[in-house]
Amino acid sequence: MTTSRVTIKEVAARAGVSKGAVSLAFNHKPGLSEATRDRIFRAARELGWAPNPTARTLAGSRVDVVGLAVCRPARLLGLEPFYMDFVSGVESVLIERNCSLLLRLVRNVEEEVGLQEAWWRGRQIGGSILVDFRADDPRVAAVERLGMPVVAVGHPSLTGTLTSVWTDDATAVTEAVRYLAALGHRRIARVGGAAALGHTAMRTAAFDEAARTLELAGAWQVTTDYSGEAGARATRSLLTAAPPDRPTAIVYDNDIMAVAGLSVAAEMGLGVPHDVSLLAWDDSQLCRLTRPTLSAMSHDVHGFGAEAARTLFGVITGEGPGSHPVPTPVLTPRGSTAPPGV
Amino acid sequence: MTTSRVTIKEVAARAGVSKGAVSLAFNHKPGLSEATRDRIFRAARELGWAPNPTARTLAGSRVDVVGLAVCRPARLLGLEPFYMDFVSGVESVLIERNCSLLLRLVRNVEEEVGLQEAWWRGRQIGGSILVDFRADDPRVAAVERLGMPVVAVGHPSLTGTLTSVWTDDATAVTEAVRYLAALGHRRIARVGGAAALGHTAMRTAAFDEAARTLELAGAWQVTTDYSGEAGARATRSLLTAAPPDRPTAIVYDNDIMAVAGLSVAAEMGLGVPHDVSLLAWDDSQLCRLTRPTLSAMSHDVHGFGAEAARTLFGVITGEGPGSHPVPTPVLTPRGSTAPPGV
DNA sequence: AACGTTTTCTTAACCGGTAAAGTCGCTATC
DNA sequence: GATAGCGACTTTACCGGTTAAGAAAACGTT
Repeated sequence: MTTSRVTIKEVAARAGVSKGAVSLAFNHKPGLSEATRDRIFRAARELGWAPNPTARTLAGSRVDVVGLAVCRPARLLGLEPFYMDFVSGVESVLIERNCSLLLRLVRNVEEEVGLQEAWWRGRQIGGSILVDFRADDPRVAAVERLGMPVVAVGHPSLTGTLTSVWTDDATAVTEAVRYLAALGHRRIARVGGAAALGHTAMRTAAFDEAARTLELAGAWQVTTDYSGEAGARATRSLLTAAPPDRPTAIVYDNDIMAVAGLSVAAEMGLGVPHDVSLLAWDDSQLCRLTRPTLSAMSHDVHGFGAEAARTLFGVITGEGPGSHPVPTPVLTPRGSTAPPGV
Repeated sequence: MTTSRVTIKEVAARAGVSKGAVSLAFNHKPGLSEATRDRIFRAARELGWAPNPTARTLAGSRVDVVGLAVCRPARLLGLEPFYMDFVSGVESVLIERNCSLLLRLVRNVEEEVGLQEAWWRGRQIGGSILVDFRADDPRVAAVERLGMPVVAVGHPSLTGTLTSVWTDDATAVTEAVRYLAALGHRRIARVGGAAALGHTAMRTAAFDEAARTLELAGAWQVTTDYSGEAGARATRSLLTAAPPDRPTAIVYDNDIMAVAGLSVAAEMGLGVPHDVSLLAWDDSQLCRLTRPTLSAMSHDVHGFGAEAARTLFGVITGEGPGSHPVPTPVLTPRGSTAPPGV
């Protein structure tokens, strides 16, 4: 037996008022005496009623759902600690506003554009969090055309006029390279993430720049799909060269690839950090669980997600466009980095 | 400029019919000639119209959103490969039915009960996927009372009359212990997951049973919170005993703790698998990225999620209650298990 | 030609709220 | 003492669909 659906009408009847009055009370609008307001709330409590969000949405008031479409092959997502952590940060602020997250995995940006449009026009969401920006991202124009509130997680140079939340990847990469150079490394490699992603390009550029500035003797960069397998492959190929042509330090674009790299070094009989230094990115728990522990560029991903959500609410409530940097990842030295061995 | 909202009325006007007719066409209901049907679809296509799900929901037809509330501390979720992988499996089947996933992190079961009830009564979702069952789970009664379609991810003994999707944890644990025993281990420990969870209890019982049946010389079990830190702590405490009182093999309830255990063994100067064998659970990519690689009880988590979603659709479309086992995790031997050293 | 059936479509009443406009009694004002 | 103003509600018209009941045209029957 289904619990009989209780509607605004019953509440109104029980409180002895019209449903309009109940609506006023529940939206904290003026025009009701304290006495009737109380009677209404009491009646609602007694009947266990709460306004139906679907009806509310249809009637044109606020929507309490925010969208998040993620575009990465499903199987890769599973391992990336980043997303779940990010999502949990988002959730932490949605919760306090009684909002929910509509999550969807998409295959490509075009599909995402269609989805966001459908969500918005169907009033399914009040706004959206956009992630994984690429150069000339079609979402920027689409979202502007729709006039839909969004927060873009990505560097302002990629997100156009959209309100953005971002980390300063360029500075972080530079710091990473400087640190390794300061330890004495002259031949440094970087195993990057997906080439199509805007922040990957920015990191790549920053790495090149830093390599030039510091006049490194060798600098290599490759891009991957973020998977452990790809990280292992890349590492293997970097480390097979004979010593003078081989990097003495490698920076990775996420944790998983760094862990994979660690394992490849071991498999090749190279000591970490003696023969090669390894530096991870993001810094999840994982970095503290390996032998040696992984030095990393640390990042409060959870806080990043929370900030994105907070900013989205700002946009929804009419705040003008803005750019919200979150703290730059900081270097956390652990056991996988040291001066190059002799 | 917002794209002008196009509604059913405009489509009807353009096709020269009433909105009722448009509705019939889009719901593939009888009562329309092929000719008008075509005219309607053409008009809709030309205007780029699709029925508004919110209005549809309110008018009492099906809801194309399914709910998933996850009850684990946010920060732990980030690392657990399990959830994201599971979610991506769920998504893979939602996508082909044009459905979305409403995701919510909750602090405890009571909060979840309230949430599911609100979702259901507010017609926010068409059904829900329930995870992390515990003994006498209050959700069973709540959901039955509501008459809400759900699929319970958990052993039938925990999920009452609800349709369930589950893996045979008891058999898997038994197989794990048997395997280690077959290798010659007589002192085996298990680092379990959260004690409150039903499947943890089942694994614990199965482990005890297996230890008795095989007449092991030593059997230890501890429960944790699934985090790497907890796994490290547990491992450390197990391995500090002097050799005769120390396990020669440890089974973990997830990957992360096994990785942590591997690192602790190294830190204590113990060789894996020579001094101690380690066996992980779930088997994400992670197990292939360590040195030595981790033997594990492998599990198609992505497929598990997909099966859960498929089953939920079955329930929504009126299939009676049922019990859907998915394949039992199978042993995948790698480098972390071997006969006990001398 | 009259009549019961179908087929094809239209009407109108919801679904559960919101919000603009209207009603009514009461006090303040000149 | 007529009028304006205000507070406290009620009415009513949507929002964008679905669906049961009604109506008009087409069709087969005798």
